[in-house]
Amino acid sequence: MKWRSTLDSPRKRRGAGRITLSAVAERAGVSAISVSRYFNQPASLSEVLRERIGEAVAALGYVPNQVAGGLASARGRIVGMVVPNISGPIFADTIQAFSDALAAAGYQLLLASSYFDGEKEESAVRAFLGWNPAALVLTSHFHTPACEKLLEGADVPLLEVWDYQPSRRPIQVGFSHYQVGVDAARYLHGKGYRRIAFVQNSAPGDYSAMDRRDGYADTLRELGLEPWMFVPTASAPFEAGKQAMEALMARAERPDAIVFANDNLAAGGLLAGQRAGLRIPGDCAVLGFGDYPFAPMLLPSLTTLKPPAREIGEIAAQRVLQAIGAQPAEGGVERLNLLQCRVVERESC
Amino acid sequence: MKWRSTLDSPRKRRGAGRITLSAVAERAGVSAISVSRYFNQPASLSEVLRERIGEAVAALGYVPNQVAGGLASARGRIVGMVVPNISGPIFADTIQAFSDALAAAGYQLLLASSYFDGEKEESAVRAFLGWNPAALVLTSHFHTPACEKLLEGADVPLLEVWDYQPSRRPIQVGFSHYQVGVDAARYLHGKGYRRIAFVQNSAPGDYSAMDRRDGYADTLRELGLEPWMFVPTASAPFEAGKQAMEALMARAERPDAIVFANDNLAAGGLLAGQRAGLRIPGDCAVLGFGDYPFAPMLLPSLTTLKPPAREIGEIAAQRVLQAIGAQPAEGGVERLNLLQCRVVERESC
DNA sequence: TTGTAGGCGTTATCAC
DNA sequence: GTGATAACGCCTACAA
Repeated sequence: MKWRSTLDSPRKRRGAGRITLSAVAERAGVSAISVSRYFNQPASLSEVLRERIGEAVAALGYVPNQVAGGLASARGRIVGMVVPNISGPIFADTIQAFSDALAAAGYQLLLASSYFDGEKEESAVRAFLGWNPAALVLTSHFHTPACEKLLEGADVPLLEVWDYQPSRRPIQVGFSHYQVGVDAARYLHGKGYRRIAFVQNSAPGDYSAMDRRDGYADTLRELGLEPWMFVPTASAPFEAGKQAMEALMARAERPDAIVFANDNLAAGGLLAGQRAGLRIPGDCAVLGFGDYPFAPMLLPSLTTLKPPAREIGEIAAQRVLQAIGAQPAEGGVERLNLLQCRVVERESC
Repeated sequence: MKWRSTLDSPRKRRGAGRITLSAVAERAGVSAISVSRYFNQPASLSEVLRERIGEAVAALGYVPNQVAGGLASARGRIVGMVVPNISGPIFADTIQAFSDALAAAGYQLLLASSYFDGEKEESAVRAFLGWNPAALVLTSHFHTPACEKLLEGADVPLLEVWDYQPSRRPIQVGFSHYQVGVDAARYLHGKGYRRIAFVQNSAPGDYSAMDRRDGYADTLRELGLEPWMFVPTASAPFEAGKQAMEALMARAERPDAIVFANDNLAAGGLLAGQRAGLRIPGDCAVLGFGDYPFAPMLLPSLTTLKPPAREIGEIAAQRVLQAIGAQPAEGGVERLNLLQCRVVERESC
């Protein structure tokens, strides 16, 4: 039995005992700063040194300490992102694309969810700021006053994505939900439908869905038609969709097309229609929003408006990298990035 | 016009000019270490100091610098996690639950995706290690040799989730895919089905799906039945599922039940069956795996085996917190955590 | 192209 | 209970 605890390597309480820059430098017979340059500006080193250092790094299995580096340089290679949720179908593609683009540039993603709760967002932002992030990305423009103050004082590049409020200061990457409502109404009108209903989201706090509704309503009036709103009471979206479809089709005057605030509602509606023996789109057309993964698998498959989720993530990453100078940006960083949703035509319309 | 750039606050190039611990200390009339204790061991401070410091913190809007703290204490409040992908339906719930539990304990999640690629995983692990993470979580047990070496040398608590290899060193949180295959076969057999086919995943590298297949095959033989495998060639899972259903039902001897390697395949199969006018489950029952969000929305709704995704995330977070001492663990940290999938009965079986 | 000196903001250690 | 001092590991600034 070895007396590890007392004899060999007293194991300093601090500094985890990991291999340091100096250890590599010593082994390579160079100064510490040269090893630093090996990682940060390899071009400024002679071939000879680069090779010697490379060997030492490999032999020792050295991994640069980003924490120490971040402290010394006052800028870390971390980007924080707050989304309402990770597991839903909405933001997942954006997170994925964003994360991949960052990783490719050597930056890491710090992720947190807010569940549409300002307090949660604020505490995530506070936690992120402690890590000296290179940039912060938020998914709404509504923040608590304390959060706004934090962000203002932080001097960190800030993006707001999945939303588009050109009047706000931060870089915007998103689309207009109002325009989505307009597009939905025009699309159905163009297809010949005239009694077009809109089923709202029963979940509270979904302000974006209300923007879509407003776009729908205004456009219908413009077209000389009467907007027709239905607000389900069921809280589960799938149930709410069923409820809406049943209620609307039970009326004397039925709609000939229904816009649902999102695909979950639409799926519920579709299924209720199916079970009731309705022909869709013959008796009533159905249009969703989101292009959730199940949309093509429904019967009939769901026509829906697809938000540019992946694109948002990609462009956001680009803007972040430009804002921190990790990527060139001729003419400065584009502050307003308005993207478009597009109709994915399937069978339900 | 003010001469900001030249006169006031020359703005040091380093140290981002943020409010520091000492600034708070000065304002509160105490030493820096007391402010540090205010955040880390508030119990060791007198009521008076705590109040004074609290005021100063609020007034200055001070946010502790985790980077500096991490360097000084050699342990950061960050946990790294590598998943094959973020946007798929599989890991999202795990990430969500894991992230939430960590955040509640004051830890942050650093996330990266590997796309089932060992090299990508390795580079993510290397990047994470640079941040001195409190723990690392990986979603498979297959790592590159270099990655294994990194992990070994790192002295960081390591978990492997969504997989269960009791013989391996790291903490395991997952379930047995083989057992899933067994359960699927037994479930269908118990329902009276006797000609049970299994449709494999056409995507390469999905070793877990092969484990499920083996469990199915062994169990069928045990029951005195002949295993019956089908391997689609189409690469898109939805198409592959269609292809499998069409091919199997075109045979003289049809299966009376089909196990699909996952819900995407099953959805494709279901839809192909529908369009062909098949009664499901009358003519052929369908069983999936994954309980993807669309499973209840299909027609007929899909009976499937639901993996404990959320539970994996929760337990993983618990084990992480226990391993780093942020949460008590009587009798040490449970190294083996074997969870169960369960059948979600719907209409397709 | 390479090296030296000093500090980034915090916490561990030890003394009072 | 409170404070002074010395790291933590690296990078900026400047010099050679």
